[in-house]
Amino acid sequence: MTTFDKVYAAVRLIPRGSVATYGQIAAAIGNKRLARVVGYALHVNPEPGVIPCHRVVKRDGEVSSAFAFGGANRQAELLKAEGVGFLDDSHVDMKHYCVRALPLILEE
DNA sequence: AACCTGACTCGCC
DNA sequence: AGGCGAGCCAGGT
Repeated sequence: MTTFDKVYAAVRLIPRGSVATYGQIAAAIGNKRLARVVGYALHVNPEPGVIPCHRVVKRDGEVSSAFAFGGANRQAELLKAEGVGFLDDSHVDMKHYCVRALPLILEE
């Protein structure tokens, strides 16, 4: 199991209607410093329909401007469709919709 | 094969 | 309190 695979596994665990930060994904993998790698992993291999990349946001709750699977605006729409509240067009209401606890990926 | 960079985050000044 | 640098992994040049 590569680091990227762990990232994908963690992202898939994000409950519908909630979002997680790159840091939380990284923490779920075992190293919160991997936040950067998390973003890169999704960037290079965002398996369409399998990995809900749209549920991954920055620690502020702001969606990444580099979102490229349909536009950052598209990401906001998908989240809203799942019931995720927004503070504004690009900021998710973290204190209410950010996943509380993400399972730790123990795979290697 | 080594170096640079990239959807980030945290710590120190 | 805000800005800058370091750390992590993988892929491309």
